Amino acid sequence: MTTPVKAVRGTRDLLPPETALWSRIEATAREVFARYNFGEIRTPIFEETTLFARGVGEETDIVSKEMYTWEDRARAQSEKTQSLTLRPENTAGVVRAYIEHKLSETGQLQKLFYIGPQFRRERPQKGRYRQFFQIGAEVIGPPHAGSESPLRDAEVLEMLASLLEELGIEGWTLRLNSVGSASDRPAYLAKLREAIAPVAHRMCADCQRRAETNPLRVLDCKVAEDQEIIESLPRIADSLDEASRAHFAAVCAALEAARVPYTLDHRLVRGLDYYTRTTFEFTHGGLGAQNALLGGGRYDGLSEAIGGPKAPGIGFAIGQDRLVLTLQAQEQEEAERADAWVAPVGEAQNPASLALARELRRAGLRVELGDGGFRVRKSMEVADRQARRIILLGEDELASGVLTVKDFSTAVQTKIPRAELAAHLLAARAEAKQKKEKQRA
RNA sequence: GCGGCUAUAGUUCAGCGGCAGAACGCCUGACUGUGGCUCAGGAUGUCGUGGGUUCGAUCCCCACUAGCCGCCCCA
Repeated sequence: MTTPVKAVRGTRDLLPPETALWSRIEATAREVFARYNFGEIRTPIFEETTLFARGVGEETDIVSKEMYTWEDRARAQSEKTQSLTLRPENTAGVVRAYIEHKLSETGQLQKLFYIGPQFRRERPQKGRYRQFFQIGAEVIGPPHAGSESPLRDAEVLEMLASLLEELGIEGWTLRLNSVGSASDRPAYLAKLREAIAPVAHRMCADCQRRAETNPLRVLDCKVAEDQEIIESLPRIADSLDEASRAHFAAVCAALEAARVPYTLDHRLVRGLDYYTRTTFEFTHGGLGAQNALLGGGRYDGLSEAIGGPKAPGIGFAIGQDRLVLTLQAQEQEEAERADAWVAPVGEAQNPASLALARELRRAGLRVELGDGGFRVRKSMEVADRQARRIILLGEDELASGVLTVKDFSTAVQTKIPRAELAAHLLAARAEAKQKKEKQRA
């Protein structure tokens, strides 16, 4: 006996009715992005390994231990093998495309969004998968197009607040910080190392390790005993140079003018090397250890790091899997029922029933088709689970052209002439939709 | 990569060193063109995989795999 093949660890199948929620999220995101004048970009799901090594950072966890990387086979003896990697995030790919297609030559700000799978080889747990889905966007361009403006940062954050609101996500928190520019960050790191050194021995084992490898991460520690020490460490905000400080203040001022609530989190440190100045996360309780719904920031040096022109930018990535989890926890998504269930009464009515179903479907209705082999009782039972109403098509109906329609919510049975049926069902659907929206508001 | 918990029917789960169980769902009938309620019947399954202990293992032990939770990190 052969053992059945299963989806690999950390990947999963998405099935109806859950997929309806995924589609709704994507549709809402597209609508919102369109209002802010973003266009869609689709980049390959694998790239040369060096793109991520140079872009995301050799020393980050993502690159050093979480990438799916392989040596691509050489087809001819003269050809060299190439190291390729499934994308662990999408910003590096977008910036690569920006450079490759010389978008900087347009002189315009590029506003691009993407929706797609990403891959990281981590231990799966709630809200974390090895293939996961991100919805993200980037604003990038030459400095003279205004790409460095703090207004871009604030606009992106304001857009995210609107998107979450439109999706119906309740209780999110925007955490905001500035991690400094390429010029003032090294100074802060030195100061931080100096401050940690004498107290490191009183901190947890992880922090002692981080003090060496990545001192910024010490700020992220959640061990209770360490909190007092961490609070006493120097803050990034005090090490920012005049330009960075003014930039951050301008972002905050614009958010306040737009009434987007935020909290400053001077300990918000993100794990990708390319971030400069503004960094942010939208978090949500109820997601367990993975409380970040989305994260992002400014990356003024990324383009140059991977061989492109100076092209400052800001972007974010939304964890679509986590959005789904949050919305599912908020509301039990009701499985969508078909508008009508066409029930042939007797197998002789099967062909005519297909014709009727086609008629209704072409009118835009969601229709399920039964089988004349079912007894009417069985058709009723099945239809009640799958559709809002049943349409009986037997000898009588076929002869008279007047169909029997039974609505399951009211148990009322009516006779409707075939010519009026589609219009009648469409009207009923519009009414139901209106009622539902009213209830929501 | 590290630690903890878990794995039995389609689903949620109980169980016990000696016949494999419940609820819900599913199928059939009572009811030949009328569902939801009811009643009567029925089918569920290599008890995650492999090994060990034992007269005998779904149960005890070991390994593996997968899931969940936490750590690390991140979306």
